[in-house]
Amino acid sequence: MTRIMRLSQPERVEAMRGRLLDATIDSLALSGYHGFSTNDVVRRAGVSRGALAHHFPTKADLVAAAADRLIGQRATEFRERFAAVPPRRRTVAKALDVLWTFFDDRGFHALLELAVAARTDAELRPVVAAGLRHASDVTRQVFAESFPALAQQPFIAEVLDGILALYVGLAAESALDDDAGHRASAVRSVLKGALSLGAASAPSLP
Amino acid sequence: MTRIMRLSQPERVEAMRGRLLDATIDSLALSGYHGFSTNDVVRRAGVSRGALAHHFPTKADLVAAAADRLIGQRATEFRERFAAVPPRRRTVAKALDVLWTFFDDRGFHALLELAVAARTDAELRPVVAAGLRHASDVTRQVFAESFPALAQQPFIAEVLDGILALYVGLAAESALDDDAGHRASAVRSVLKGALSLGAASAPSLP
DNA sequence: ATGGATACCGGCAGGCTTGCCTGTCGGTAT
DNA sequence: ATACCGACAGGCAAGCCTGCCGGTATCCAT
Repeated sequence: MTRIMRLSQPERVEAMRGRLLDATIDSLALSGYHGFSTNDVVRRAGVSRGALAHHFPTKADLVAAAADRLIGQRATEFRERFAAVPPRRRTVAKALDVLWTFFDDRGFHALLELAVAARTDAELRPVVAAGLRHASDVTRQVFAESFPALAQQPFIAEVLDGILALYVGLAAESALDDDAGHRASAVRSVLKGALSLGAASAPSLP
Repeated sequence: MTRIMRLSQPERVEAMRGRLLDATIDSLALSGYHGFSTNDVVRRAGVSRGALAHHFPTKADLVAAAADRLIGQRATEFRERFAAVPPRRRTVAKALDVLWTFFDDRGFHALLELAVAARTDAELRPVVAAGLRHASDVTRQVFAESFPALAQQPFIAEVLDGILALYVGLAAESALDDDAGHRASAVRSVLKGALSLGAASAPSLP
C-alpha cells in the first residue's frame, strides 16, 4: 500500500512539525504577532486545523516551540557563518558585517515580534529570556574563538552585549523607514571604524 | 444644572480625549499591542463606546493619536528634565543617566509596542517613523545646548543615534528578565565609563 | 428663549478566533 | 493477519472585537 509513501511515521511527524513551525515563523515575520492567527498558520502550511491541534494543543505551545526552533536554528547558523569566513579575513569589521546579517532577515523580525510579545505573555517570557542569554553566550564563545587576542580585554562581555543590544535597536528602527535604515547604516559605519581603531590599539594597553 | 461643571465645551472635549489617550497608553504598556482592545480602553477610561467612536472613529485613529501624543509629551519632558539639571552637574555620565530614565518607564513600553506593530501596520508606520526622526533631532539639539564644546566633534550625530538605538535594545531586553536587566546595567555602566573618558580626551583631538 | 449642533450613551450585528470533538485513515506491534 | 494506536481532517460552539446606529442630554448662537 505504499505507492509514494517512503516516509516512516517519525519522519512524517518531524516534517509536519517543521512545516507548522516554519509557517508560524513566516506568518510572524510577515503579519506580526498582532495579525497572527492559527488559521493563517494552517492555511500557510496547507494542513488542517486538526493537525495543528494534534501537535500543538494551544497557541502558546505553538509560539513557544517556534521561538525555540528559531533560537536553535540561529545559534548553529551563527557558528557556521563565522566558521565560513577564511581565517585571513577575520577582522573586526568583517565580524560586524557578518553579525549584522542576522539582524536584517525574516528570522530576526519574527524573533523581535516574539520578544516584544513576551513582555506581556508570562508563558512566552521564559523562553525568550533563555534565548537572549543563549545569544549572549554564543556570541561570546564565537568571539573568543575568532579573536583570542582580544578576548582577554576587560569588559569584553559587556562590549559584546552592548553591540548585540545596539544591533537590536538599529534593526528595529530600520524595519520602519528607509530614512531610519540610512541612519542605522551610518551608525554601523561609524561603529565599525571606531572598533577597528580600538581593536588595533587595545592590545598595547595594559 | 451646573453643580461642579465649570468646564467649557472645548475643555471637556480635551479632557475626554486626554482620558481616552492616556487609557490607550496605559493599556498598551500593560497588555501589549496584542491583548489591546478598544473595549479595554473604554473600560479603563470609564466612558462609553460611543464616546470613543465619536472622537476616534476607528482603532487606527486611536493608536495613531496615542502615538502622536506620546511622542509630543516625551519630547517636551525630555527638554525639561535636561534643563532641570544644574549646570554644575551637566556631565556626560549624568546625561546618560537622565536619558536612561526615558527607557525605563511605562511610556517607553507603550512606544515600543507601537513601534513593533508599526512594522506591519501601514497606517501606523509613518507616525512612528516621524517620531523616531523627532527623537533623533531633539536629542541632537539638547546635546548641542548642554555640551557645546563636544557638539563639534565629528560623527556626533551618529554617536547619539547609536546611543539611542543601544538604549532601545537594552530597554527591550530589560523588560523580559531580571537577569537581562542586570546585564543591561553592566553595559550601561561600561558605556558610561568609556564615554566619560572619551569626552575628556576628545577636545584635544584635531 | 429657541433652534441647531455637538458630545455622549448603550445596544446590535457581523466577522473572526480559539479550542474541542468526532470520524477516518494509515502504520506498527504482536 | 489482526488489533491497537497515533496522525490527521473538518465541522461546531462560545467568546470577543470592531464598527455602526438610534436616542438623549448638554452647550453655543441667534
